[in-house]
Amino acid sequence: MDYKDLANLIFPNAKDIKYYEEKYPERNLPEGAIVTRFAPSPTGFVHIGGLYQALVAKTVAEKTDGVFFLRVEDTDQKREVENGVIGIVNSLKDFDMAPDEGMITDTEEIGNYGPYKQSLRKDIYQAYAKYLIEQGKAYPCFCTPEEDEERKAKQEAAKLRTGYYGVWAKCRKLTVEEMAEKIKNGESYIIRFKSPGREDRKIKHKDVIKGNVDFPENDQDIIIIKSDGLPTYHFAHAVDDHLMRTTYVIRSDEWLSSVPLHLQLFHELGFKAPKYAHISPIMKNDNGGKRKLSKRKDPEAAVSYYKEQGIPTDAVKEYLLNIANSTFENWRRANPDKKMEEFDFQLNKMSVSGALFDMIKLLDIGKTVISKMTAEEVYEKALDWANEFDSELVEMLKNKEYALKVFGIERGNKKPRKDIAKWSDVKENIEYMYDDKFYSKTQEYPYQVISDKESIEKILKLYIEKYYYVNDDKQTWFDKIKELSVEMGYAGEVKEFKANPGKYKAHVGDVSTVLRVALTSRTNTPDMYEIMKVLGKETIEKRFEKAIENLK
RNA sequence: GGCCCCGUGGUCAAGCGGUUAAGACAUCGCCCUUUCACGGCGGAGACAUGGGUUCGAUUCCCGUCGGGGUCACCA
Repeated sequence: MDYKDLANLIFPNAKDIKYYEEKYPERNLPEGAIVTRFAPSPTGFVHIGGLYQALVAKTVAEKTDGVFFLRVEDTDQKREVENGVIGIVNSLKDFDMAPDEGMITDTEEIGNYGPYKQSLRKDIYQAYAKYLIEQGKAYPCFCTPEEDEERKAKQEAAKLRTGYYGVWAKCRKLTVEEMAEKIKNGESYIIRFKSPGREDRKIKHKDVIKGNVDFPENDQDIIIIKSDGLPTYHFAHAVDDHLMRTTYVIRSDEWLSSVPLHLQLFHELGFKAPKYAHISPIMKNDNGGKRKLSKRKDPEAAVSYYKEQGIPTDAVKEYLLNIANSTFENWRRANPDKKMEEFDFQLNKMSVSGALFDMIKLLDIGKTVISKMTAEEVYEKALDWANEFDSELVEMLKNKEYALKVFGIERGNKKPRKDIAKWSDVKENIEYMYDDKFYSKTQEYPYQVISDKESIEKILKLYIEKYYYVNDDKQTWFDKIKELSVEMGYAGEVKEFKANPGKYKAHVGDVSTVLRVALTSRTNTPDMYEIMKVLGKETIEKRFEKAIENLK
C-alpha cells in the first residue's frame, strides 16, 4: 500500500490533472495583460467593499486588455442565501460592471474557463486533492469535530498556537495502511494538506499594494476538502486561480495573513503563484473608533442602498476610484469631461490603510456628476429611478416636454446648476414647478424683509399689470424689477441700499424675494427668470392671485 | 494573547532626509450688479508619542501608545 493506492481508494474516479491542465490552457493575451476576478460568495447582499474590489479589478483588467471574470464561491451551502448569485450579477450590471467572463445570470455563464461556480467544480478539486495525496502532500484526517475542539482547548489552556500542526497533527502520523484501514471501516474523514512549512522560518512576500510583508511560514495542515466533498476557500483559490489563469488576485486585505499558506499551496501543487493585491477595507467611524462597514449596522454597506437612494452609479464609482487612487481627484479636476475609464489607475498607489467612508463627499460627487448631464439624461435617469422607487415622481414626469424644460433650468451653461445629488432629491427639488403639487402643498408664504400685506399685494399687482412681459430678455426683465422697486420707494440697487443705510426700507433683492415667495412659496430657488419662462404668464398670474388671496 | 499591517488638519490624502507640509470634501469670511445651488478669493485647521541615527528628521531605526486584520469542516 502506497500513497497512490491511498489516493485511488479515496478518489477512485478522479481524473488525472493533466486533463484539466490541457482543458484550461495558458491564455493567449498580450504582454502585461492582467487576468483578475471578483469572487464573492452568495451569502447576502453585495457589500460596497465588494463593489470596490470589483471596480479595482475591472479597471486594471481593462487598462491592460486583460480579463475580468466573476467566480461564485459557493462552497459553504449552509451560508448560502436565496437569490445570492443573481443579486451579485445584477449588482454588477447596475453599476455597468458586467464581467468579461463568468456568471451572467444565476445559472448561465460565458467564457472557456468554467464552470465559474465552485459548487460545480467538485470533480476538479478532487482531482487535485488526489494528486496531492499521491505525492504524499495531503492526507485523510479522521479527527472528529469534538476532538478538534478538545485540541484547541488544550492549546489555549497551554497558551500555545491553536491549529493542526506539529505534534498536534495526529492523523499526519498515521501510516498509509492505518489510513486505508479506517477508510475501509467507514470512518468519516476530511482531507488535509501536509504543510512542509516551519513556523520558525520567515517568508518574504511582496504585495502589490501592501509592499513587503514578512511572515512566519505556514505550518498548519489545513483542511482542503471538507466532509461534504467540497473544498475550503484556500484550496479552491489555488486550484481555480491557477486553472482560470488568474495573474493578479485582487481581494480584501483580511486575506493577507493567509498568503503564506496560499503561496505554499501553489508551490506544492506545482502552480505558478499569481501576484497578490490586498485592498484595505472601507471603514466607518463608530464612536471614535474605526470599524469595517457592517452589513448589519450600516445601511450604506449594501450596494442596493445607493440604488434606492438614487445616488448616480457614476458618482459611486468615481467616489470609490477616488478612495482607490487619490490622484483621481486632481485628474478629474483637470479633465472634467473625460470618462473615468480614461484615468490612469495605478494598483500600487492604493492606500495601505482603510479609508473612512464619507457620504458627504460622495454626495458632492453626485452633484457634480448630475450637473454635467443634459436635461435629457437627467430626465431619463430620474425616470428610471422613479419607475422603481417613486410612483408620484413618475406621474410628475409624464409630460416629458415640460419636464425637460424644468430640468433645463440653469443647465448646459458654464456654471451648471449643482443642487441635485441623488435622484431621490429630484421630487422635492422640482415640486413647485407643478401646479397640482404647488397648490396642494403650499401652506404658507415665508416672506422675508418685505412682509406687510399692503406692500406685498402692491408689488404683485404692479408687477403683473405693469412690468411683466413674456418676451423680455433677462436684462430687461431684471431692469423692470428694479424699476418696480424704485416706484415702490425701495432701492433699485443693493449697493445703493448698503451705501445709504436708513434711507431705504428695502432693495431690489427684497422685492425679488416677494416675487419668488409668491411664485414658488420658497425663499431659495434657481434663477427666477428661467422659472418664470417655464411656468408661463398664465401660471404666474394665477399664483400671484393665490398669494394675494392668502394675504387676507 | 501570538502573528501581520497601519498612524500627516474633522474626512480622503500628496510628500520618500532640508518644503512657507500640496490638493479635495467639510467648516468660516468676503466677492459674484435678486435668493439658493455653483464659481472666485481668503481664513482657521495636521506630521500620535518617547528615544536614537544625522549638520538636519514628517520622511530612516527602536520602544510606547492608538487603530485595523488574522488565528474555523466561513469565505
